[in-house]
Amino acid sequence: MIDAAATAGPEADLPKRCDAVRNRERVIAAAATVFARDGLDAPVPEIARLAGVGKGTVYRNFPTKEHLAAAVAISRLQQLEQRAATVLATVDGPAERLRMLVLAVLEQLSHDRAVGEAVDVVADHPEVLEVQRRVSALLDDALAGAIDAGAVRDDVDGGDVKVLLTAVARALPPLSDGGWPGLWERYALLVLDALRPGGSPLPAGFADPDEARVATRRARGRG
Amino acid sequence: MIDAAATAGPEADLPKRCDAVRNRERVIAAAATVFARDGLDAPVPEIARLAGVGKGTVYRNFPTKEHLAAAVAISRLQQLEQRAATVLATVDGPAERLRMLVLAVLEQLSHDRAVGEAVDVVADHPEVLEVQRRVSALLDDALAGAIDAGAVRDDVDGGDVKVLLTAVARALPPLSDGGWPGLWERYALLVLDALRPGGSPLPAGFADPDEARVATRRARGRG
Amino acid sequence: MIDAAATAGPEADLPKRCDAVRNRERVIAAAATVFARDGLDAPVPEIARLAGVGKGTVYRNFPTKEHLAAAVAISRLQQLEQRAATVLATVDGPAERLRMLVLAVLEQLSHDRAVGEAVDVVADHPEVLEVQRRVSALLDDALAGAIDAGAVRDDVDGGDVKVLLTAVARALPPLSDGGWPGLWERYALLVLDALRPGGSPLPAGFADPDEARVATRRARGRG
Amino acid sequence: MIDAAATAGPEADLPKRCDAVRNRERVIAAAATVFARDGLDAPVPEIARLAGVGKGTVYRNFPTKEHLAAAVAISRLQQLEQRAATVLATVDGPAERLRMLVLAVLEQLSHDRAVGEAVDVVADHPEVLEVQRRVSALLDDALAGAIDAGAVRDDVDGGDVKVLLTAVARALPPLSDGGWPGLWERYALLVLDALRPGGSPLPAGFADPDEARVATRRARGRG
DNA sequence: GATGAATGAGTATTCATTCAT
DNA sequence: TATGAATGAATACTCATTCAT
Repeated sequence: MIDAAATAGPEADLPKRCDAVRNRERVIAAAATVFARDGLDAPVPEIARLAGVGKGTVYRNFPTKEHLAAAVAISRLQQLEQRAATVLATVDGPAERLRMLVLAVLEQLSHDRAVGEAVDVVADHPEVLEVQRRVSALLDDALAGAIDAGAVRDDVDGGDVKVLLTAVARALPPLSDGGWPGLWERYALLVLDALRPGGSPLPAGFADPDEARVATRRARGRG
Repeated sequence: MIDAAATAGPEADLPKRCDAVRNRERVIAAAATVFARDGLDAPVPEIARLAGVGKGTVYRNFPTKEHLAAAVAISRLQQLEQRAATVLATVDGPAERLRMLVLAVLEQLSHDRAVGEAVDVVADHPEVLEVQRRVSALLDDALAGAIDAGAVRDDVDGGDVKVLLTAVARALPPLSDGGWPGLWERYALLVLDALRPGGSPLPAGFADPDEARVATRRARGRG
Repeated sequence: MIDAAATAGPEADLPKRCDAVRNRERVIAAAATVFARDGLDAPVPEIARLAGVGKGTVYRNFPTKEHLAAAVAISRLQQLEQRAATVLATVDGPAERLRMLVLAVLEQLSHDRAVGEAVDVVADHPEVLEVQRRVSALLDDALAGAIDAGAVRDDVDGGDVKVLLTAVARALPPLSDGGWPGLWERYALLVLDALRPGGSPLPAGFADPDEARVATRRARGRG
Repeated sequence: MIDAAATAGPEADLPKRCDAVRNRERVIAAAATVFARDGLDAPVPEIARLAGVGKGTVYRNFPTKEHLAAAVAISRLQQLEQRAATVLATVDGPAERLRMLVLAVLEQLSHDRAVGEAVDVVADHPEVLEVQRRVSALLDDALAGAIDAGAVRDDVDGGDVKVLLTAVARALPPLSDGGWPGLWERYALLVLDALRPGGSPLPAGFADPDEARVATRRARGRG
């Protein structure tokens, strides 16, 4: 369980200490890197070292490791949201919008392999939920547009796409580490091809997309 | 309740060995359960407890926890191989064979969520590699048949299917834990639909299916 | 909060491993010494070192430091009970029984300065409460006899004597550390003299002797 | 709300010093409160917060936490001295003077539970020693008067009374925390009754009252 | 062979103290 | 001068692994 207020920093009302703000960012960035590389079990001192600060500074900014994970998740999800919004604002045509969105999301996730695990652990965090919801909404919209245009089968929903994309993102090596760019595109396109109209009749999935997250977490013994 | 071992069988003159073998199996089964439930970080004593043996017995049979993970991986992969072979021996028609194989594999993996993680950690183990290769071969065969029959696009290979199936398997809740059977089928069918002919042109994937595994492991800092 | 069952040892049903039992005793003895010398804040490794065992052995026997404190408290209170019982079984005459009991208790407490603090911290522990109650009962009996015989004022109760004795025990240096034996006797006698008949009229104390303990703990922010 | 400091007073040309002095007093007051409530282990930031200043200000005024404890001890002992002096200046009759003094001291200590612990830790501090000596002198005088008047046994000294009073003060809940006023009076009167003439012959105590303090500290490993 | 007791390295977290702003 | 950010030593507790019984 996480106290949401803590993610705003220790003294949210003071704009001073601009180097402190920089340290906070540095810690989040370092944590994102280390979590992506070694998983959430990575020791805090390793993160502190990479951030170039002392262990104490990490704990000043994030009362527990879980809070740090939440901050990482939020940071990356916000960037994902921004990127997705940019795509949607830029690209025309329902099918193409979905296509570019899926490619962008998967490429982004290839750099942010920490997000999946981090989100799992801190999924109760209200701010995490909120930004997840916003990202999901963008995806839902793009998908609905493509379905209405007849470019995508009408028996799938945003939750399906989310499951497929996050599943693939977790299973493949990250672009940032000598990954093979074409690889991500390949699987993004395969996911899109799965959505083509005329597929097999599907048994019911999750009624509510959030159900997937909840069920998965419970199954992992973290609920 | 009768203890079957007490009735003299063909190995009656090797009672020690008989116990030992049973213990080994028990430990593997317990480890599979615990790993699936709590992940590979689950403490060894928990496994020993579930197996009904002492910690020492676990370490007698498996010098390290990693060896135990390897044994679990091998055991589950063998069962997967057997199941896949049965499907292939039973079902007729190239498209139907692939379809039933994918459904069977995904259903099996839904019970063996430990396998993915365990295989990652012990992928260097020669016996693990060997049985992986045999399972892959079965999948490759079925896929090749379907491609030849024109039921599946010809720009995918067994590695792609493996990536998609293991990705989905890791992302969904297990059937063994109140999971939703239709859910697994749903995503198995979506994967199959991705393989339909006529999809987008794909950028190159891994030349060698094993490359995927190696790259993924390296990226995770375990290579 | 403490789980009472844990104080019985990890596997209370197995009488074997007699050296393990010895280790357990050693740890309790070392903890009593270190707690008495450095307070309950003494680090666990220090206790382990004095006991000649590893840190892990301490934690095997006592899941938390608090459990260890409880074990120490119980151990010393049991010895106190035994000693008090011996005095009562040996000495004749109501006044003399009380006198010898007070002297014995205070001398015992002079060796067990850990008890006071430890009891405070683990006072919720049922076994601690039980043995405290038994010791209190012995004191109550001796006091009642002395009051009936007219040797002690009738407006005091066992709780008063307990408060005075533990207060003095905490305030003076221990006999076991170059303490001055006469010192303890001096204050024991002063306490007894406070109990002489004919003193000042007293305002009400605690109705229930246990109230003193509860109020004191609450005041210390531990309740 | 008007800031009193802003209105020019006699020290109007030393506004900085004025603030500093006020901060110093605030910190001492906050420390006294926090130490009394949570013990000397209370974190410095908590004290700073209650004082409404930054941690840095605490450390500017008191180089270490121990110095702060000394300042608290001195402050409270000074108040104790003042109060004792007032009693002695007000009350007539040797027995009554001692009686009122003991009651006043114990009541005062009930509010200042930090003093006992703090004095232990900083007893080497010359100013602490000095004010302790002054308080002791007041007590010695009152006691000597009562002894001379035959109201108190002649085999006790001020050190005995000090030991008994501080022992009781540490053992009982503070008046300031919903404590029971009668309780303190009860034990003050019991201590006074212990001093009645005609008690048991006492073995030697400490020759010098300070010996008690030194021996106690040594025994606690702080000397 | 089987057991579980012992060990100690590893990790999260707290807090006194220093120092840049 | 006042502030609070940064630091790192210290401590409780976990768990893989070894070894006496």
